[in-house]
Amino acid sequence: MELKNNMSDENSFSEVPAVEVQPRKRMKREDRDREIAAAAVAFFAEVGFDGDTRELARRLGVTQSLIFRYFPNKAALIERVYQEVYVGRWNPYWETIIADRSVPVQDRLIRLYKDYSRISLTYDWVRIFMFSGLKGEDINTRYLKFLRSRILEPIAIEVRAELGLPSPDEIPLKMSEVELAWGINSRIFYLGQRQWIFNVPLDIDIDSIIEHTIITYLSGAKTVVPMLIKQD
Amino acid sequence: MELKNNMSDENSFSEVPAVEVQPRKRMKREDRDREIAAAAVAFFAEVGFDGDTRELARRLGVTQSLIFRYFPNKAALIERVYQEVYVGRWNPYWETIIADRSVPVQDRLIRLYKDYSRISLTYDWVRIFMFSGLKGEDINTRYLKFLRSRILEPIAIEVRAELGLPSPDEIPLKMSEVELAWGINSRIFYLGQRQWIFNVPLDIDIDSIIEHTIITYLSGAKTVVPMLIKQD
DNA sequence: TTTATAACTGACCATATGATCAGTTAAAAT
DNA sequence: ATTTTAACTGATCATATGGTCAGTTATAAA
Repeated sequence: MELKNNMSDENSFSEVPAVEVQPRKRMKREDRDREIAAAAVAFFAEVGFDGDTRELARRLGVTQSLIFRYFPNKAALIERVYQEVYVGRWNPYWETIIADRSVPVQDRLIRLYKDYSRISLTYDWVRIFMFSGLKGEDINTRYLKFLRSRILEPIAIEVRAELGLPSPDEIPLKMSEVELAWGINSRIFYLGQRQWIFNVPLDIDIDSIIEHTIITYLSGAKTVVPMLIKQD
Repeated sequence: MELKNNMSDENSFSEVPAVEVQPRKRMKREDRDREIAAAAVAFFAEVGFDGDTRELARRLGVTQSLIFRYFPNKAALIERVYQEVYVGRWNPYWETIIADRSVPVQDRLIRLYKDYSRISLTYDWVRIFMFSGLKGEDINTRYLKFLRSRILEPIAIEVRAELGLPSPDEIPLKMSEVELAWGINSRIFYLGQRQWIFNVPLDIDIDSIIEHTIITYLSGAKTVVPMLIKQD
């Protein structure tokens, strides 16, 4: 998975799309390409990948056939959407936050997840992640494997250190320690689903929930991890 | 939301559907009705609600037009699917487990969620829940409100008692205490998504994860809840 | 101002899909 | 064995949708 760090949180709350402010009729290939991709992200996030290309074109203020002059077929357009959202929005800085032992683990984790949630708790991100998963695309599997190796396993390692337990060199990481770290992500992700899919508003602000989640995780880890590494 | 307690875990792992074992050509209305409903659950869980009725009919070994003699339109069939899966599979016993103070809270919660997961971590349940949510149906919102009042708030109350803190009569439940309990459900639900949507296998068995989740939750609650109820 | 380039459109095709209904026939009632 | 009931089928309709292509025209180069 390639890493880029552009594309902030634009169009994360798209309703009815902006139809070209400038009355420029024709755009440079590259600009139009980006415009279609961005509109596709917002559109498919809203209605799913069965959304029809005519409607997408209408939102762009353009004919349907134009879309097929920029993308050979719908599948290619969808592939592009995945690139924009998951590859394009991954921030490698997250990986470095975790390992910075000059800062207490709790602070590191809170900072990491507050920042991560700014990306992964957007309307587009959450919904497209589910649509693609349900469709059986492998982007999700790949993303989660990547997440596991870049975020979750590092977290489990730092927790070992924090608790003064043997390093992974001495006792290899247990599956169950990583599973424990999944708990953080599952919690965060669920917030996104509640907001953007199930329409159940969050009662308190996300940053507070993240803080509680991290405290709960570390507090639990303190109890559970020593037990886990003694088992075979 | 009405409560029934029938329908165990049949068809929770449906692959290619069983096409009528008995060569009985015509069925009683009631039987055929149930058969179509069950097939619809399995079918829509697999392909989503855009799945076409001809394919569903084929899996039933029946013509497409027959389906429309049992359901006035596709929307009605989908509504039936929701009934089967969410209303039909709710077990009121879960609500009584929580309140039984003759058993330690930790044991109660573990027992509750082990049983709950037998229903809500099935292929059908998880996938249909997401498909309907993404479609914007209100069944999810309603279900989660129900869950909140019947499971999560009761849990928050029992935790208060366990920690020897003031009862909700004295200090009303904080949103954040309930949010903490959401953490359990989000964790469990995510397991289902990993298995049935994202195709990321669970590294350890579900019952162990549930135990760790509950221990982590209670351990965290011990730290966090006293802080929470002091805030306004 | 004219020419060349390429961004864009409109009409069209093939297929898929929800829904309808007149008619067929298995099975129960007589 | 005959009649009656209702479960079931097959053909058909209207519309929606991905995709194509010959032709139009805005825009920049000359």
